[in-house]
This record gives sequence, C-alpha cells and structure tokens, in this order.
Amino acid sequence: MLKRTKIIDVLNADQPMAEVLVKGWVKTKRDAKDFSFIELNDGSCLKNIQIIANNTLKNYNDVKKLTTGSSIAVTGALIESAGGKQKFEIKAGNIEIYGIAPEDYPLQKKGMSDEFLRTIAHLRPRTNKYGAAFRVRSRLSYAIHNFFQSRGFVYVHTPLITASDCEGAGEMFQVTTLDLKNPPKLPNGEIDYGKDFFGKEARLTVSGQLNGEMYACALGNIYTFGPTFRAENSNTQRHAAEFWMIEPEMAFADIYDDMDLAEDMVRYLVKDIMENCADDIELFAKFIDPTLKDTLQNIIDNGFARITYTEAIEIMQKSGKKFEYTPEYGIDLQTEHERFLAEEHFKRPVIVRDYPKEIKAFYMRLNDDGKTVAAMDVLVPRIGELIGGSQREERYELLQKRIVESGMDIANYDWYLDSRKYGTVPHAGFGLGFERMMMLVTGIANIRDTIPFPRTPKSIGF
RNA sequence: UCCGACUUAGCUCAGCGGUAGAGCAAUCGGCUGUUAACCGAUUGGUCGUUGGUUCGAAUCCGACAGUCGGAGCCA
Repeated sequence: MLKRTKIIDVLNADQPMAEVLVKGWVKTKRDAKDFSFIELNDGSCLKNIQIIANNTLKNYNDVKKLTTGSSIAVTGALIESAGGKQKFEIKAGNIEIYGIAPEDYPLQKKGMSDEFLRTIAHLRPRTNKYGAAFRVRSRLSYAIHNFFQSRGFVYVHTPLITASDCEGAGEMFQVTTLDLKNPPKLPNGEIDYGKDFFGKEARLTVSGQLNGEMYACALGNIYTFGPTFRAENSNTQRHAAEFWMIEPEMAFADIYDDMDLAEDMVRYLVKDIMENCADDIELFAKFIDPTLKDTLQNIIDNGFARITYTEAIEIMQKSGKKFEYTPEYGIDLQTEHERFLAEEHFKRPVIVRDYPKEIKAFYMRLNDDGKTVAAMDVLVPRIGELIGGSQREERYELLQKRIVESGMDIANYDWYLDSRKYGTVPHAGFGLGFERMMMLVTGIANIRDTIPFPRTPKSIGF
C-alpha cells in the first residue's frame, strides 16, 4: 500500500519518481480539451503541486467537476514539468475524490479582504496568507521553547483560573458555576460566593507572573507560555481578549540581565523564522509589508537602543516634534511617543527603563533614587510595546507597603509575600505578547489575523 | 469606553431624492501545456435594522447594531 507523501516533500524531490500518492485540496483547476490542470495544496507548504489529469482517467467525467476547495487523493508519476513555472508535476494515474466543494464555497481565486476572511475564520487557513501565518505561528512557538530550553529555563504551567482579583493588569473575566438568573444571596443581599465552585470569587488570569515568580525562586530560571485573558473593552489592532503570553522569570537577576534576555530572545526568534519559514516570509514581504525583510534583518544585525524613561522624555522634548500629548516627566508614554522613539528617532527597537513608580505596577523594584522603579519596556517599530518587564521588589517591607498603597487586599497576597519572607533573592522577568511577536515577524497589521479564532469585544464566533 | 468613517449581488465597489449597476466569483458553452489562464452567455440584491421627512428614500435626518481606523487600557 502506497503511503501519502506531503506535497512539500514531493516538491523538494531530487529526481522524478515512478509513483507517488498525494492528498489535498484543489486550489484551482484549468481544463484543456483532453485533460485538466489541477493545483493541489495540502498545507505542508505554500506551494501547490500541479496535477495533470488526462481524459483517459476512468472517472474523468467526475474529475472535470472538481471545484476549488474539493478534496482528492492522487496517485501518479512525478515527472519533470513541460510548463515553465514549476520543476515537477504529477501525471495522475488515479484520482480518488473525497469531497466536492459546492458552488457556494466562499474562498475565491483572488484577493479577499482580511475583514471578510475573519467572517469565515474556519476556512481562512486554507488561503495562502493564513496558511503561511499559522505555519509561522507553529514554528515561532517551537522556537520559543528552543530558546528557553537550550538555556536551561524550566517550563512552568501556571493556572488559568485565579482568585487574585487584582493582578494589576486590567479587567478580568469572572468564572462561576452559579445560576446567574437566580444566584444564592447572603442576608445583606450580596451574592454568596461561598456557594460558588471554588467557594470564593474566581477569575481568568491576566498574567502568570506572580505564580511564575514562586517557581523561579525555587528552580532558578523558568518560563511560562500559555493563554491569558483580558476583559478590557479594547478595540485596536493589537489587543485581544484571549491571547498567548510568554513570561520568563530569573532568580538572581537584575534589570540589566532582564533586558539582555529580552533582546537575545527577540533576535533569536526573528533569526529562526527568517531561516526556517523563508517561503512564508517571502509571501508576507510580497503581499503584506514590502519593508518586512529589511525590518527583520535590521533586528538581527543591530542591537537594541537602551535609554531611561527620563532620557526618553528629554529626547522627545528636544526633538522639536509636535506631540498631541506633550512629553514631560511623570506622564505615561503614549502610543505616539513609543512610535516616535522606535520608528523615527532610533529606527530600531528601543528598551526604555526606570519609569516613575506612580505609573507602574506594585511589584516592580524601587530604585535607589526613590522615584523610579526598575521597569523596562521593549518598543518596536509599528507595534509599540512588545515586551513589558521589570526587576521585582524583593524587599519584604517595601513590597508590603506598595501592595497597600496600590489599594489591594493584602490578604490575597500572603503567599506572594512569603517568597520575600523566606530566603528572598533579587529576580527579574518580563511578559512577551506572542501575537505581537507574530505581528513583528510576519508584518500582519491586525492581531485578529495572527490567532486562529480571535476573541475580541462582541466577537466570539467559531 | 471615547472620536471618526463605513454597512448596496458570494467578494470588491459605483450610484447620493424619481424605483439598482460594474468588475471579479459562480453556472453553462467554447478554446488553449495552462499558471489568480482566456473568450462568450446566463444567474444573482425586500440597498445593516428601525423610526421619521417627502407625492416618492439605497440616496436626507434620528436611534440602534455591526465592521473598520484612531485614542485609552496593555502584551
């Protein structure tokens, strides 16, 4: 019994073969008088294999009815193509039809808008662009694991359901098994969460960081890589309600170790994708972002700029550029500021560190100046914030004070404080938005097109 | 959530007060070792929903919904 060969392997063959079996979906068919050209794709690569279906096939009448999107198995000889645009083609000896795609098949043999394709998210991976995007997504995941595993980082699975109702990173989705139409009530009229599944209010996590820190303070260097949920009503090209995040955490590390790791990681990932997804990147460079390859090569070749928040403000003030929000010490960096720094001033990724403590999270380490914290953001052209990280506050009293100042319930953080109570160590980490990294390496402009079935406000189809 | 634009055939759009059009797709036929093939014909729409103005609304006004872009929040 002949086994299926993937089209990528057929196309990469050194020489013709007497008999191969390929299976896939028809991309397009062109009929001649006595035979048909069929372009077949099985998702193993961007390219199609051309099938020559002669009218001597016993089911040629059925083969002639094949439409774009139909699925078939083809057995035949791999021969050198008589046509100009491909090395090999398959002269079919037998074609088995699995399923015809009826005339209402929505994918067409022409450019379709991303907005339209989002409405058929279940079929869009069959297009060239999305097939390429999701092959890259897989490779990028693999490369992330490679990067950390090769450096001895331990992969930790942090929980998705949490009782910490304020991790300081935005609105959260509630998780409950209570009957929302008729919830149990306390005498004072409030909902009795004691009767809920976990016996208290539960939510989907917005970050695995706090849990990750606990494992870093035991195993040394760790990373997480998993889904994250934000219930923010964000309607932008770079926010999703459900997205994937990578969060490394290093014990015995400071903010400079943190920046080094972030930069090494981004450059490693870009290089890996350039080397291993060359055809797919070529497609993105051709149809999506003509500057993509220069952008990526620039990241590989040049180190990231590094400045402090204070220097960033000064650079913008001296630039003479008119900003909608005037740069002055104390404000949070706006999108226009981030893009100015990365796109216009440095023309490459830039890491900004040491932000005023007022605009950053409670767990970030207070610097000796008493005004700033050891936070760092990696800003990249076009996307803005790719990575946000910090050295963590390891001093028990200071951390406790910051939790109280932030208005959070300290009772929920006793376990977190324990890591500072028992053998505390300096440590640091960051969060990388996986889909934002996808946007960087593919040039895809909208985060909704980098994740298979995107979840955004008012949108949870499929 | 705020600001703005948009919503007409399967897709991309035109029409902007007098009763709906193009290109592509699809279907049928022809032709050709073709390359998002080509040529011809055909099919296809209660113009987002809902109220109003008007003799008459796809077209003007309001509300609502959705989509997109920008902002905020952040990854």
